Amino acid sequence: MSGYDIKKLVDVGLSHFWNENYGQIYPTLELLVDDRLASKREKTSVGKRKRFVYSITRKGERAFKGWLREPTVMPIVRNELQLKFFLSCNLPTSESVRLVQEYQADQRAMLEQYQESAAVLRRSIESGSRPEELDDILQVTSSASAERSEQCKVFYLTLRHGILSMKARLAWCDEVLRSLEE
Amino acid sequence: MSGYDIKKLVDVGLSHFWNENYGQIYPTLELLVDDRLASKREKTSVGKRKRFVYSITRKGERAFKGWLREPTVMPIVRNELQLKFFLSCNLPTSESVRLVQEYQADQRAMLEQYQESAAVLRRSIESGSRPEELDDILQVTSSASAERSEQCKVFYLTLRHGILSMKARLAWCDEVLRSLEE
DNA sequence: TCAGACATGTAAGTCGTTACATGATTCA
DNA sequence: TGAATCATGTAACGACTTACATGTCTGA
Repeated sequence: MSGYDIKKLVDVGLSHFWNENYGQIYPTLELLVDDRLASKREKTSVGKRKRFVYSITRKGERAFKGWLREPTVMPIVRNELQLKFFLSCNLPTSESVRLVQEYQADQRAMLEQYQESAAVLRRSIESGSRPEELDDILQVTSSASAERSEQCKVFYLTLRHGILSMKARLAWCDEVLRSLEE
Repeated sequence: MSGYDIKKLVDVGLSHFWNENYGQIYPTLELLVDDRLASKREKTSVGKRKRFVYSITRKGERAFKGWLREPTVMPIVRNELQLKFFLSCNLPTSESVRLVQEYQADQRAMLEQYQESAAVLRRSIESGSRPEELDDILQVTSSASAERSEQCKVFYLTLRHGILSMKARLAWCDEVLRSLEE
């Protein structure tokens, strides 16, 4: 893929659990090339702009698999809403309620969005096809039919993580609002 | 509170949604003093070490309330496990299974821990008291009886957020493992 | 007496974001 | 023709972590 493709993949497909920006992507790709973990080549189709696509090397594949097997660090995730909620404990309860209600509204909006995407994906998994929107961003990884359906499923399953998490947060909002009402 | 107290409060009480380190705390406290948002004074009890405690000023309180009412930004939370899971889609399924099982084990261990803390807190809320462990870290914020019980409840509710989130992640693990079994 | 907790801080380095700079191509 | 998108990159800044430096007090 190219740096631009990676950015798009992350923004469109992985935005519920990852982000990247060009300031990280392009320099990192160069570092990968320096370490011979990836190779770079110009791939400019006729009538197209200049593009550089990167491919993983044999050495890169080994490193990638090594990384996959390394213990996954779960950094402490900072949740500003939780911090505000905790610190609002000496203020009038109405402040805490307002905070939670805003959080609730945000999560509801996100949940709706994700559920729509999930519905699209579920339909395409059942019909065995892959929606065009995904072709644009997933085409690069592989093209065998069995693998394509597998990718679609993994895509769907990562979305499910986001959906279940947001439902949990909404359940928390309900619990808190009930608890604060007295 | 002192810088050391703040660090302890965050480590002991807020670790499921926040972290801070001395490299941030001490310089930031100085900045707050520079801006007259907090005041610093030495408070060395007899036979105790040198300590500097910081108090919020009137100006600081205004700024704090302003911050509470500012829209809460929800930064995209990077979840390395999700990233690995997504990227494992072209490898044998056993790789994905292993990843999810490790995640599952981690979340289960954390959940158990949090549920224990929550049980302690629930008991002390019901009995109207506050456990001694919390006195150490919460004593500074206020001491009126009604407020103490309120603090305890807020503490408990932030823990509930962690518990519900982890249960959601475990539900996701179950869903994925079932889905991968075929 | 010695480990561990108390207590305050600094320096170096890494990571990540934002803004900027550049220029081609497509499509209305 | 002009806005949007494609496409690649750099520079500056800010956030965050890690390691270090220093010294006191408590309790086994």
